[in-house]
Amino acid sequence: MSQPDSSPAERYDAQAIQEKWLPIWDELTPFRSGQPGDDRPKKYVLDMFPYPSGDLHMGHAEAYAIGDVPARYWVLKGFDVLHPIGWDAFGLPAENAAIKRGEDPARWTYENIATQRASMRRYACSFDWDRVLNTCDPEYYRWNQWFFVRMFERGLAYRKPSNVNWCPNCQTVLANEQVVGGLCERCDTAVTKKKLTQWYLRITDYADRLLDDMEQLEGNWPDKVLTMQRNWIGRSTGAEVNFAVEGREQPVTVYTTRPDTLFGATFFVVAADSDLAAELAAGAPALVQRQFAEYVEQVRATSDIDRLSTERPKTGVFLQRYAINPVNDERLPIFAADYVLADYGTGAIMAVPAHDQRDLDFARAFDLPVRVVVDTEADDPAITGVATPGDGALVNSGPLDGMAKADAIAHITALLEAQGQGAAAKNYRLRDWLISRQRYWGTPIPIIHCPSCGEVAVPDDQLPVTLPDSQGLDLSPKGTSPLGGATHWLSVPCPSCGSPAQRDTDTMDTFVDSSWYFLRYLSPQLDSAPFDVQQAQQWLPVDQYVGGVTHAILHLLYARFFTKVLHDLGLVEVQEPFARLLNQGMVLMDGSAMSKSRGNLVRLSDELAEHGVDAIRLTMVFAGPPEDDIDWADVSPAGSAKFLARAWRLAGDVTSAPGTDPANGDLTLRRVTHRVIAEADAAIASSRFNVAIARVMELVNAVRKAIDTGAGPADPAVREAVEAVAVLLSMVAPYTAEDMWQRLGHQPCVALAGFPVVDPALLVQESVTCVVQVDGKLRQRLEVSPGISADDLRELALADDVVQRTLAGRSVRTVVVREPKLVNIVAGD
RNA sequence: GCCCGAGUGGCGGAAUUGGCAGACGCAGCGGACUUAAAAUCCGCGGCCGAAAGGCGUUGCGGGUUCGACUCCCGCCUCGGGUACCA
Repeated sequence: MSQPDSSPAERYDAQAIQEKWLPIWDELTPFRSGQPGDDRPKKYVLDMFPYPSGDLHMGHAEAYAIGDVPARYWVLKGFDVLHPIGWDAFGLPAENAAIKRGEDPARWTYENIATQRASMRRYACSFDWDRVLNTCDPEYYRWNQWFFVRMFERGLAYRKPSNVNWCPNCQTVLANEQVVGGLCERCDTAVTKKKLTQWYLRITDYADRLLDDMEQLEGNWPDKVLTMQRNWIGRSTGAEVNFAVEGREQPVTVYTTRPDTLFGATFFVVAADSDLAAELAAGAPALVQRQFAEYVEQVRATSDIDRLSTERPKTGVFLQRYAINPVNDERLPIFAADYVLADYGTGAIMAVPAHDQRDLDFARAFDLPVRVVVDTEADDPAITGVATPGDGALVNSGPLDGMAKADAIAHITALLEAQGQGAAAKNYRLRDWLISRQRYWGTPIPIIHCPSCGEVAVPDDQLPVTLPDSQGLDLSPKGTSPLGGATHWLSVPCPSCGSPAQRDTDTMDTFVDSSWYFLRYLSPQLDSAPFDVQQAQQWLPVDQYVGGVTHAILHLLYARFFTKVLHDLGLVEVQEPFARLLNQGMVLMDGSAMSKSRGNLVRLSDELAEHGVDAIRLTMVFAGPPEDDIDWADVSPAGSAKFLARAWRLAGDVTSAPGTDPANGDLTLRRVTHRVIAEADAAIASSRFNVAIARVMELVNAVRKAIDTGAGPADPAVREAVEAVAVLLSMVAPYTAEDMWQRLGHQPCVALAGFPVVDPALLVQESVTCVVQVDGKLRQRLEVSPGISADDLRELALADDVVQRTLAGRSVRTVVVREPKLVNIVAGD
C-alpha cells in the first residue's frame, strides 16, 4: 500500500551486499575464539571438514549452512564459540586425479584448497580462520606419526600377515570398513583377497569400551548411528568348546553362541581357506586331498560379490576326518566349507542343523542327520527345512534335559569349564583396523626395517618423516608403494644399531588424519605436541558435531577409538569426543543423488550467482528438518531471495531512532515479537532450524502489516521487531542481516549483537481461545481469560448457545475441562 | 532374510506431555497499484453450499481414551543399514 518510493539504491541487491560486507568482516574477525582474557563460557561446534576435490558443491553448501546455525546461535547467546574449518587433504582421489593430469599431487591439492577456501569465505560461515589446518602439511601429519609410534610402543600398532581386502583398481589394501557390499568404497571395484603383511591398529582391544560407552551418547546421537556402530562391533557371547580330532594331538576349539545345543551337533565344519583345513586335508587320503585342493581353488575364484549373493547353495568337501563331541563322545565327520569364515571365531564350528539354518542347509545338501535337542514346539526341521533357533525345553541332551535355553547355557558352560573342555567366551565382528596403504599421497609410516633389529620406530626427534618429492616417482598403481622407488629416501641407518636399513614404504589410511583433527584445531600452530592438553581440557568434548551419515561407522568409530587411546595416554580427559551429533541429509535433484553421468548436476556456483549466498543458505536450512534430504527440484531459492528482500525492506521503513525504548510500543506487535523470539530460540535449541525460520517469517509478516496498516513506521515496537528479525536472520542470512543492522543505525557486527531477550510478561496472552467440543467434535470457540477457573469455564461452555443447540436436549454425561484451552462435553442419550 | 526409520493438501513441511490437523513457504487462483508489464501489497486455498451451516480428513484395519497425526496390536508401502559373524 503505502510503499515508499523505491529508488534504485533502495532495491535489495544480494551481490552488492556480499561485496560490501565481506572485506569488513575480514577486518573485524568477529569469530576469533579462545582469545586470552575471553571469559565467555565455551562451546565447540564442529563441521566435518571437506575433502579438496575441486570446488565446493551443493552438499557442502547444505552441510555448512546447517552447521553455522548452532555456531552463530551460541555466539549470540554469549558463548566463546570454537568453530573451525580445515581440509582433509590426503587421499586417493587427489592422487588419482594428479596421475591423470601428470601433476604433482601436492600442487593439485593445494590449488583445490585455495579454490575451496575462497568459496568458503564467501559462503560466510562463522569460522575462526586463524585455526585452519591441512592434513597434508608435514606440521600436521608429523603427529599422525607421533601417535603411531606411541601405539607401536604399546603394542597397539602391529604388523601381521593376513588375507586382506584388495582393490585391484586402486591397487591398495582396504580396511573392512571401506568395503561396501563387496565393492571398494572409493571406486566401486569388486574387492578381492590377497595374503599380505600389513600394519594394523588394535581397535579390537577397545571393542567393549566402544560399545559400552555408547550409553553416554544415547539421545544425543541419532539412534541410527548408534545402532550401526553396535552392529558393526557385533559383540556376541557364548562359549569356546574343545573338540578332540582323531589323528591330531591338539584339540580344535570352536566358538558357539549356543553351547546349549551341543548334544545336537551332528557334524563339524572348518573354513575352507583356513590353515586348519589345509592341515586336516593333508592328513587325509589322496583322493580327498585332490578334492580339497580343487574346492579351495574354486572358493578362491569366487568373488566377494558372488559370495554375498543370497540363497547360494551350500558347498563343501568331506575331509574323511572326525572330531569327537566332548559331551557324548560321538564321532562327527569334518567338512571344509566356505560358509564358515576363517577369520571369525576360531574358523571352525560345531554344526547343529536342527537349530541353525545354515547348518541345516548344509546338512540337507550333504544328507547329514538332523537331531532336535530343543523342543520349540515347531515342526521337525528335518522335514520342513526350517531350523528352529528359538527357546524351549532341552531334550536328548543328557544332564540338560528339561532346562530352558539360558539355564542350559549356564549349566553346560560350567560343566565344560570344570572338565577343562571349554569356557565362556565373547566374540566380535569388529576386526583390527588395517591402516597400510600402497599409495603415495598419505602419511609415511614411521618405521625403519633393520635386518638385525627388526621393526624400529623412527625416534620422535626425527619426525616428521616427510614424503619424498613426487618428481621422478612412478605414482601409477602397481601393487607396491611408490615410495619404494625413492631410493635416497628409502635407505637410512637403523636408529637403534646404525647399520643400513630401509624405511617402511606404505602410507597410512587417511582416516587416521581425521581421527584427531578436532584436537589439532585447539592449537594448530603448536610444534611441541599434537595439541595443547590444557586447551583440550577446556574445549572438549565437541558440543555439536555436524556431518553426513556416510561416516556413521568409519570416521566416527575411528575417532572414538583414537580418543580412548589418547585418554589412556593421559592426553585427554574425555572418553568420547563428540557429545552431540547431527547428521544432515543430502541434496538431491529430481529424486536422486546429483551426478554428472545422470545429468542432474546443479552447480553451486551457478546457484550462488543467481540467488546470492544468503538465499542459498536460507533455502538449505528452511527446506525441512536438517537430517532430511533436500530435493532441489522441490525448493525455491527464488522464494528465499524474495523473503530476504522483504525482510531487508523493513529495515528501511523504520523511522524511530536506534536505542528507542520499546516499552510504549504497540502491544500487539510486541507480543508477536516476543513470542517469535521465544519460539525461535526453542526451535534452534532442539535443531528444528526450519521451524525457527517459519517463526521469523511470521514476524516479518506481522511487522509489514503494522507498518502499512497498523502502528506505523515510527512506532517503537516496529523497531524492536525489525531488530529482532535482523539478529535472528543473522544465523542463516548473515549478509542481509548485517545490512539490515546498519540500515537500522547500528555498527557491525549483528552476529555479536546478542540474542534478543524475551520479556516473559509479553508472552502471557490477555485472552486465549478456548475450544469447546461436544463428543470430541469442535463446536464453538470462546475468548476467555488465561486465568479462568475450571468451574467458570465449564459454566461458560455449557451456557453457550451453539453448545446447547448441538446438545439438543440430550443430557450431559461428563464434562472434561482443561482450562483455559479446552472443554469437551460428553452427551448422554 | 534380519535390524532401524518414515508414511500428513498439488509440493516441501508444521503440530511441548494425547487436546483447534495443515503453522511457514513453494506452485496455483483472485484482487489492489500500473496506460501496461515486472516488482510490491492484500486475499483465497479438502468437499457440499450463494450464505448461514453441514460433512470429511494425517498409508490400511482394529484397540485404549471424553478425546489419537501422537499410545498399543496386526497389515501395506517406501527409504536406509546389514549380509552365511556360528
